Amino acid sequence: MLKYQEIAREIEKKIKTENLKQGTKLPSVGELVAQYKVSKNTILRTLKELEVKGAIYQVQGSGIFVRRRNRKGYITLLEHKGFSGDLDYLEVESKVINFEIVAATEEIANNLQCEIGDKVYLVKRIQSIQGQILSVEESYYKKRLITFLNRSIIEGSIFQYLEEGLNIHVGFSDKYLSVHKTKGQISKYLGLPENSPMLLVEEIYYTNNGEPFDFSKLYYHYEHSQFFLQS
Amino acid sequence: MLKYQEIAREIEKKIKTENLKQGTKLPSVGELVAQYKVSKNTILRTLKELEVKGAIYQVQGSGIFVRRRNRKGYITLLEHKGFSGDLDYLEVESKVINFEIVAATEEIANNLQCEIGDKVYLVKRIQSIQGQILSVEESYYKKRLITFLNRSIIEGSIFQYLEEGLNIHVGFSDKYLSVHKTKGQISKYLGLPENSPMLLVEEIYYTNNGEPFDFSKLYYHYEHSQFFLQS
DNA sequence: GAGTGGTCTAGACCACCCT
DNA sequence: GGGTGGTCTAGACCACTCG
Repeated sequence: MLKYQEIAREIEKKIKTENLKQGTKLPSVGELVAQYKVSKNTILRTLKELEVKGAIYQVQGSGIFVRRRNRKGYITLLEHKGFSGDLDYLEVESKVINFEIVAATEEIANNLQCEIGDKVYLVKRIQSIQGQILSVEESYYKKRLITFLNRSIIEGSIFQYLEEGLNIHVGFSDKYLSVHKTKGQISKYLGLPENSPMLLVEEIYYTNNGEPFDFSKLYYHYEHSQFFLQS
Repeated sequence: MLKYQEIAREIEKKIKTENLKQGTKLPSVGELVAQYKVSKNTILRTLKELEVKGAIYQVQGSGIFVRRRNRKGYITLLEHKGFSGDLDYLEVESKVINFEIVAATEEIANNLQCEIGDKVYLVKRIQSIQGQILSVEESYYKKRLITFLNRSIIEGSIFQYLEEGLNIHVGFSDKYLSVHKTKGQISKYLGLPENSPMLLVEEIYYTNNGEPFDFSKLYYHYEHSQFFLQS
């Protein structure tokens, strides 16, 4: 574990376990340097990390302070694949409703930067939380990169499998949000009448060397989902 | 202007003016060090900046590459106050429909961390783009911090006025997104039938020393708005 | 003016990719 | 093995805040 990550983890943990309030002053840079016996730059790196994550904010000439989100039950946008770790306490359940290999349509090919007709895994899942339907997820994985998938993998965490099983690391992602009226099958899956409001999130995930491997469309139930974003 | 910002600006400009494609390789760290005559750390700082912004991605042992957004017409979440600079070419127009000083309700007091009854500026505006209504904006500014506002200011860029006129600097922000059905006045303003889909974005802006000064509710027209998010 | 965060340097060493 | 990005250090100096 890298020093700056390790220290970041410890500070975050401290904020959490001691349940520090927004605006609480944390030890100064100098104190952290002494405490962890590292150079000042390493501490500043750590703090930058935590700042971007939204855990703290720094005020020049004054100090370092705790930043806390003040609403519960919101899904954090800007984290891997929506869920894990966000709605902490709440368990998100996935039910697979479709799993097959299909040929890429034009839309898929555009988003995955591949040729029309290339093989992709199609995975459709319904995500729910405490029995409430949260979203319908329609994911396409580029078969050339994701060489193997099976039902037991997609019933769990696909991304964990990619990291640990296939040694594919997520580099970055693009997300496109738009609001629509529900139509046809999606209405049924979400358990909503036709023409209900719905948030569509289209996500593209790239490996750490910049190749897209996952294009997903997430249809969110408007009454059971709300989202959060920092900075 | 700080070196690392200056260099970041130049690299961004280069990507834009030369219209470099996604995946184009940029000069290596060593080359940049030589070119700008700064230390390696400064270059790495610059690149971190650009990476977070979504302009580039770095691959260890391989190089630095251009990252481009591949869809047009999306509003970038995660930038100051939604608009300026996003829908570049397109001019966003603001029409003020309400401007007064009111007492903070419980909702406002909670979000602005002040007392119920404290004075706040209320500004309601309709944002449109090429004649199409984009959103209705309902903003509350803490009067204790924003000591003065007038119509000509709020018809332009409020945030620019805060920076330049009042020397108030935006530190960070929280955004909460949820989807609803339009009701009453909002429907009328948006020019939509009752119970149309609508995205509500609640934003809280904090000064650089951590005090909230602006709580805004933005009601977006679902057919005229879509959003974008990176990393 | 003391304390505290922010920028910048020069250089050592490590980790990873590619050929 | 050469090239390239990533981490870390130690120290100089600057900019801001607050009492």
